[in-house]
Amino acid sequence: MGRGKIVIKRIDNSSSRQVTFSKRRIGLLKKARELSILCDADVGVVVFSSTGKLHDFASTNMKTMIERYNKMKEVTSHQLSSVTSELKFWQREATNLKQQLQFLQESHRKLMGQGLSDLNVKDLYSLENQLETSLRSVRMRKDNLLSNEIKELNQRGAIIHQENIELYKQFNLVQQQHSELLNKVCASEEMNQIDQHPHMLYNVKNNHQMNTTINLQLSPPDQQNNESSTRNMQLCLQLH
Amino acid sequence: MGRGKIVIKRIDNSSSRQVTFSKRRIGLLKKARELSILCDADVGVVVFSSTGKLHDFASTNMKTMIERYNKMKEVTSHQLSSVTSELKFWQREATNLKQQLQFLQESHRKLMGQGLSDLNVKDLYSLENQLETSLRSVRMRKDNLLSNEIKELNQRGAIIHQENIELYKQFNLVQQQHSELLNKVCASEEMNQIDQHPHMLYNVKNNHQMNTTINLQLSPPDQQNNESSTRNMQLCLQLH
DNA sequence: AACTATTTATAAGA
DNA sequence: TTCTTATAAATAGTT
Repeated sequence: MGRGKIVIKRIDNSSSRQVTFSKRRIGLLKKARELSILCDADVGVVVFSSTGKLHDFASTNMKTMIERYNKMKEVTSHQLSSVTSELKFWQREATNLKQQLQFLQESHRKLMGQGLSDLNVKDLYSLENQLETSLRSVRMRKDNLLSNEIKELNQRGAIIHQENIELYKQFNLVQQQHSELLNKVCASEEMNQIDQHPHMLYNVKNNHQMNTTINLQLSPPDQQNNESSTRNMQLCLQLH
Repeated sequence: MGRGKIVIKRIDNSSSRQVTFSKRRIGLLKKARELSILCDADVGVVVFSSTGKLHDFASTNMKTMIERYNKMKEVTSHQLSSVTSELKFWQREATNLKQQLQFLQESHRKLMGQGLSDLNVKDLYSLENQLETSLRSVRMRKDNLLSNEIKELNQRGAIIHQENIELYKQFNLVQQQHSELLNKVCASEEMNQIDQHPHMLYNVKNNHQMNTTINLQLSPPDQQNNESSTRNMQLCLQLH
C-alpha cells in the first residue's frame, strides 16, 4: 500500500524508520479503536518506540485489561507472585504465633491459679510443685536483694559514723584552741583599755556562744543503737 | 477498503460482527508485528472478544511489557496493591503477636521462678503474692477433687459393706435351714436302712463340710476398720 | 506535512 | 470458516 512494495524487515535509514513508525503507529491505534467499536471487543495496545517513548490505546481501561490478561494467562507477574508468597509466609507466621500464644496463655492462666477445672489430680500436683519451686526462687532472690541493701546501708552508716567521730574530735580540738585564745585575748584586753573597742569583745563573746551551741548538737555517734537496728532488719528478713 | 464504505459503529448483525472481528483482529496483529519489526519498536496488543476469548501479540514478552508499562505509568495494579496491603496487615499482626508472646513469655518465666534478676523488691513482693494466691487456688482445687473422690469411695464402700451384711445374714439363714434339714435327714436315715444307700450320706456330709468352709471365709464386715482408714486419708489431705 | 501511486486490508457475497 | 473480488484504506516514496 504505497508507491512500492516493501519487505518486512528493520528499516535501516533512521529518519525513514522514524517516519514509518509515526504513520504505522497511528494506523495501528486507529485500527485498534475501530476493532473495539465495530466488534464490541476490549482492545489494548502498548507501543514503546526504540527511543523508549510510550504510546498506548485501551478501549476501556488499561489497568483492568492487564489484570484480566494476567488472570486469563494464569500468569502472576513476578512482583505479584513474590508478594503472594511473602503473604503466605506471614500468614503462616501469624498462625504459628497465635498457637504459641494460646498455649502460653493457657499455661499462664494455670500459673495464675485460674482455669484449673480441667486439670486432674496429677496435673494439680505438678502445678503445685512448680509454684512452690517458683516461690522459693522468688523468696531467695528477694531476701538476697534485701540483705544486700542492708549490708550496703550498714557500710554507709559505718563510714558516716566514722566521719562523725573524726569531726567530733577535730571540733573538740578547735574549740579547745579557741577557748585558750579567748582567754588570752580577755586577759590582754583587761590589761589595756577595754572601753576603746567594745564591739570587738561583743563579737568574740557571741562567737563563743554559737560554738557552744554547735557543740551540743554534735553528740558522739551511738555505736550500740546502730548495731541493734541492723539486727532487727535481719530478723525481719528471716521471717519471709 | 472493501466493497462499500462503512461507518465506525458497533455492527448490529451478530455473524457479520463475528466475521469482521476475525478479519480485523488478524489485520491488527499483523500490523502490530510489522510495526515492531520495521521500526524496532516494542509492541504489545491484547484483544478480548465480546465472548471473552483472548488474542494477543507481543513483540518480545508480554509480562516484561506489562511491567514496563506499569513502571512507566507508575501504576501498581489493583491486585498488587491489595495483596501488598494484606501483606502489611499480616506483618503488623505477626509483630503484634510477637510482642504479646514476648511479654507473656517474660511473665511466664517470672511465674516459673526464672529471670528474676531484673526485678526490684516491690516486683518480687507482688510476684510472691501472686504465687501464693495461685498455690492456694491449686491446693483448694486439688483438695476438692481428692475429697470428692474419697467421698465417692466411701459411698461405694458403704454400699458394698451393706451388701456384705445382707449376704452374711442370708447365708446364715440358709446355713441354719440346711443344718436343720441335714439333722432331719440323718435322723430318718438312722431309723431306716442306712446301709442300703451309703453314697447319699456321704454326699450330704461332704456338702456340710464345704458349707462350713465357706462360712469361715465370709467373716462379717469390720465397721471399725473401714472408718479409721477414711479418717487417715482425710488427715493426709489436710497436711497439704 | 502533503501528495499520490500503489499496495494492502477488508466488506460483501458465495 | 474460507475464498473471491471489488473497493476502501493505508502508506512508501516523492515533493
